[in-house]
This record gives sequence, C-alpha cells and structure tokens, in this order.
Amino acid sequence: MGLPALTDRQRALLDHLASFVAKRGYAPSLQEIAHAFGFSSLQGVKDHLKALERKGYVRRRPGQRRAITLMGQPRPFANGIPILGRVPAGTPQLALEQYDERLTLDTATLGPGRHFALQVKGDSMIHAGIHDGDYVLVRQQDTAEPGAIVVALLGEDATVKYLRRRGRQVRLEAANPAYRPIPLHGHVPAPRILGRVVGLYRTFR
Amino acid sequence: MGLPALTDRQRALLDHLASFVAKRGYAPSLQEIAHAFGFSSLQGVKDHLKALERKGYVRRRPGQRRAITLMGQPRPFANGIPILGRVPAGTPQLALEQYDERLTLDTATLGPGRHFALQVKGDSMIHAGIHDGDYVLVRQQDTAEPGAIVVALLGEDATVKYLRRRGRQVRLEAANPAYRPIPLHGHVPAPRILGRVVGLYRTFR
DNA sequence: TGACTTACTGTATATAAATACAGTACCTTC
DNA sequence: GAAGGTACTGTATTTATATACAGTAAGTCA
Repeated sequence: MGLPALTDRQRALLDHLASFVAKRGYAPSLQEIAHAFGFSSLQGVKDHLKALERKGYVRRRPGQRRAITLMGQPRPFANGIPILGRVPAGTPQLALEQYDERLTLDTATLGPGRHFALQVKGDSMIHAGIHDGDYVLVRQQDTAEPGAIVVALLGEDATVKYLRRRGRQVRLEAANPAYRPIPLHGHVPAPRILGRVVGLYRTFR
Repeated sequence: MGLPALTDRQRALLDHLASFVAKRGYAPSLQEIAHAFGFSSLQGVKDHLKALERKGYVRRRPGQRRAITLMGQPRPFANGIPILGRVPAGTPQLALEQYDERLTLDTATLGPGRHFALQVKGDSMIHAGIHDGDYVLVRQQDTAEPGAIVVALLGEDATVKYLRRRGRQVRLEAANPAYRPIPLHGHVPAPRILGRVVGLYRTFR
C-alpha cells in the first residue's frame, strides 16, 4: 500500500513541483505555481498544497518562502533507507512503525569535504572485509593518520591500502599478507594519497 | 580543465548548499546559511555566493528568495557520488572531468520493492565479507532462491544467513562454519524469511 | 608602501512571497 | 437537500528574506 490517491489537478501540481525542482534546484513560490497554471489567485495553489501535504506527498515549513519538500520515493537517500530495529517475533506484517531510524547516506554522515567512490579491484583488502567489486566511499584528502584505510595512487593505478607506521617508516599495507608493503617515501613510483576510505557499498545480485 | 579553484570557505559553503538541497529539496535562505556557519551577519554569505557565482558554481535570481541553482556536477547525492574511473598518473589536481560515472545509491539500483536496512551483529557472516556493525540493505520478501543471502527471523532475533539447499532440505547457513545450520522447516522456533540482502553499507571512523 | 582580495560584523531598508478572509461554482454522498 | 470536498477568483496584510551601505582585520601581490 502507498499514499492516498490524488486528483488529476493535484497530480498535475505535484508533477510541476517535481520538474521545477529538478530543473532549478529549488522549489517554486506560490505565485510562480499560480503563474505556471494560469491562476489569477494564490488560494487555489494553497488549497492544492494543503491537500498534497495532508496526503503526505509534500511537506512545508509555515511562513518560509519556497520551503516545499517533496516526500515519497524520488529521493530515497535524502530521506534514507529505514533501519529495522527490534523485531518482535511472529509479527504478521512488518509495519512502518517498527522502523525507528533511518540510514542516511548523505554527506552529513560521511562528514565534511569532497567525496568520491572507487570500485575496488582485486582481493588485497579482503581480510578487512573489502571485496573485489565493492565501492569504497572516499573523502578526498592528501594525508591521513596511520591506521586509516586510504586510496593511494601508484603510477597509473589507484589502490586501497592500510596506512601503517612501522618504526619511523610510514607505509601502505594490504590486509592480505600475500601483498608486499609499499613505503610512502623513497619508493618509485612515489605513492600519492588521494583520500581516506570513510564508507563502503556493495550490491548483491 | 574545469571550473576555477575554490577557497576552503567557498568549498565549505558549496558543500553545505549541496547537502541542504539534497536533504530538503529546496535551497537555503541567506540567513539559514549564516546561521549554519555561525555568522552574525549576512554580508559574508553574500560575498561567498557572489564568488561562487563568479566562478560558475552557482546561479542566482536577483531579488528572489532561495533562488540558488547549483551548476555542474557538484551536487553530491542528488546525482550520486562520483565514481573515479581511470586515474592518470602524476595529475596534480583531481579534476572533475575524471569522474565519468556516478554511484547512485537510490532504490533504482537496489531494484523494485520495499527495502529496509539492518545493522549486523556478530561475525557469523564474516567469511562473506559482512562484518559486525555493517548495514545490510534488504529487499522485503518472504521467500528466496537457494544461494541468496537472506535476513531471517528466529524467535526474537533477526539474523543474516545464506539460504542453501542440501539434498531435499533447505536451510539457513552462516558463512562462518563455527555456526550450526538451521533447517527452514521442522525447526523450533520456525524461521521466517524477512527479505533478501541486496546491498551492504559500512562506515569507517 | 599601497592596492587588492578574502572573510567577515552591524544596521537599515525594500520587497518577494506567504498568509488570511470572503466569496463563487460544481460535484458527490448520506 | 444539507453537508462536505474540489477548484478556483479577488483583495488585503504580514513577514521572511534579499539587498544596500559602512565598516574591520588579516593575508597576498607588486
């Protein structure tokens, strides 16, 4: 089951909202909506928005300009994926109420800074739970503290490694001991740290 | 090359803009930005926005409220996280052009259906690369084909296991052989499949 | 040394845009 | 045939928010 059904006009207004936001990156004002639909008054817009809010399709902040948030599916990770908490036994249906938290994969949880993702090739980090084909989420930075998992550039290749200190030497180590450590200084080609691994994402077929 | 370089503060403001839009679906007002950064005045925000506009990162509509459009890629999660492709050696700066794909962590990549996330406890699936504390992304369904990784309800507890067929018996097996398999039928309490694991997410501190 | 840029504080004003109230017309449903 | 929902027009008021102008302080450039 989903959200309550919409009338044709309400659907039209919601579609307009979505395409406006997609195009401009911010929500329209009431007068802009009225203009787009040829209304000469704002009350019609207000009524429609009220209906959309009552039915759960949008959320507004009273008094604030252009403060319309589109709810529902279209932004799955803005709202996050619900996290299933305690699971009572024998529940016939998993109700929404049991989802008490949400997994938000936005930059807020990743922390500040610029991020990119990198698809991991090979099994050099398999002992750290990073498998071939996984995506690592990387915060872009050119240094890191020892112990961190980093992405380093070695010649043409980007590799995922632990940054470890051994005595006075800092080096890149694979989790898999079959791979040789690479010293950060005095190695040819010189490794360059592209960023620190802050997240991991994997899909199962 | 791409757009002109940004100062740290300008970058921070742009990142804030992007995450605000990703979260709320509309752009912040100048006072909201000032508040988020702890400014007691608006002029700082105006200056930064002016710099961002001059450098081509945003576009504004004069006089209009919240009318900030983010240009180009930088929208981190509206478009997804950029995936770093081939990495040319010796590049002094990682340019935007090198991001050719984007990792969109939305339900589109997860496939149809209802999803939830579950935080994994314990090391029973560590040999499958699923660690203690990881979030598994689960498509809700009450059956699954043998070979799939499923979330099953066993009494009060939700557990992550392989669904495997042994002869004519279907059972839940851990990847870690230290755990005993559980037959799907004829076991007390009766296991119930909550869904199939389609994704995995992990954060590193 | 002076000009220029970045990064702000502080106060005041103008206005885009939300809200409010009073209507009209049409269509269902009980 | 009264009551409620949808779909608007029209006018007036309030306010959240953008703009403007005047500064301060520190850093960089030539």
